[in-house]
Amino acid sequence: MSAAETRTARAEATRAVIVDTALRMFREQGYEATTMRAIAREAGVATGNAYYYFGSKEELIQEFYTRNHAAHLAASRPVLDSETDLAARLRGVLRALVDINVPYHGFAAKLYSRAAEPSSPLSPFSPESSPTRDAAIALYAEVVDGAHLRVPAAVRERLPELLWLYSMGIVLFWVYDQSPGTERTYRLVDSTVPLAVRLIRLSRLRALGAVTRQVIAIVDDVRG
Amino acid sequence: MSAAETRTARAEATRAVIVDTALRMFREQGYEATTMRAIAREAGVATGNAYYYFGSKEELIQEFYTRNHAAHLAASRPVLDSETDLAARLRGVLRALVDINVPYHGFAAKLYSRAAEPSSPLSPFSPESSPTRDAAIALYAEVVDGAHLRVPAAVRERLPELLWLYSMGIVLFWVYDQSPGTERTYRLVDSTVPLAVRLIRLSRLRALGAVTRQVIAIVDDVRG
DNA sequence: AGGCAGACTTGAACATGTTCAAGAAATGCC
DNA sequence: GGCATTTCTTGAACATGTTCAAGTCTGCCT
Repeated sequence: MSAAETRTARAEATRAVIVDTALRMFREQGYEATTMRAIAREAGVATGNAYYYFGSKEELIQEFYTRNHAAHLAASRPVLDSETDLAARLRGVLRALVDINVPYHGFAAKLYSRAAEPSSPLSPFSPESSPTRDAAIALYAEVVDGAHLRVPAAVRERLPELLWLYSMGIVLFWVYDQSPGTERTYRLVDSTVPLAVRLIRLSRLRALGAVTRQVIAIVDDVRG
Repeated sequence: MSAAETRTARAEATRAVIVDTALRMFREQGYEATTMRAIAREAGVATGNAYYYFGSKEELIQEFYTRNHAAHLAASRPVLDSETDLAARLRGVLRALVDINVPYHGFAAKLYSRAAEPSSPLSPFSPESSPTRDAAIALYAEVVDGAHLRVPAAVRERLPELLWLYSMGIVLFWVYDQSPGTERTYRLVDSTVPLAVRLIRLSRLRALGAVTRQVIAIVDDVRG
């Protein structure tokens, strides 16, 4: 129904205005300094109305994650479409991840620290984050699939998830990185990617079969 | 002055009562469910009085860390005094770390997630945490020093800090570990310690000198 | 048209972390 | 002992996240 659609569209617009306002204010003034009252006021709605669309202030962050991942995906496209070397692909995707986050450094830190709580829906391991997480892992699957790489199937299978975990480590470092332009994080990416790729390639060696199997066993145990 | 001491002692006692009450209530009911008003009431002081001793609710957590480290130190003593094998020492100290934390699993998660925020004084990298951090690193220095281990000086120097970082990773995993008795974390310790020690020992090999130097360069860059 | 159901909106009310001006208690000094 | 200073102690007041009962609007049905 066009009428129903109009109606829904209106509400959808209100929702969008609230998100836009909130994320802009978070970026400009920080997470804590931005009150729900201020968000509602600037968005032109009543305080309580924001709670009709978002169960809590934290839920607004989930929205940030979603947009963030979309931006990461877009920023990764060029390198994924042009490079075939694993190191180059991985490096490009990780640098893209930092790139799109840089404008949010400082306030992103607060957001991500909220995500550190295991019981929080914002946790990257929570069921609520499952779609975003799966999408992110799929991105690293593409990193691997588009590269020329000869490794045991057991390794290849687990690689996307491992690389995603690796990217989480980079983000964790980035959160703490106070260097100008977070250049240290960029250097960390540049210096660890070759090591990681070398390590992955080593899994081909017969002599290291025992170690490889051991590592895989640990990974599987950890995944539960 | 006995009078002055009495006075100070009284205040010190009040402070202690507040901490004890707070930590007990945190353990019994969780961090969020425990209000400052409730803590003050049970401790027998006015709400505002708690703020005379602790600038914020979070500051009470710092106290938890301090006690926690003391407990870790005590729990590590036996293995440090009896074992000389690096793997055994490291394993013992890491298991001790999990041991003493286990009773607090669930509420410790909230505490540690607060610590994830870089600007927070609770962050393990913050100036405020410096004493606790240094003490913890000193513990891992003892782990290394008491073991028979032949590795390059450059590696040995950086080992305590690296092992501390490793222990932080274990704690991070533990926080997310929902297995009964957090047995998965114990398994992670048992399975990764031999790998870590093997890796450390590999640094002796001439053939890996280039890699070792590269890793050390990264570590130094990261430390800033 | 009248009115009904559901989707949306509102602003006051509530709980909790935190601050603060005022007061009480203890200490030091004569 | 009496006064000035410092060290606590108090409870009300404030800001903010969140809830909720009540109201408004929209589209649909008869």
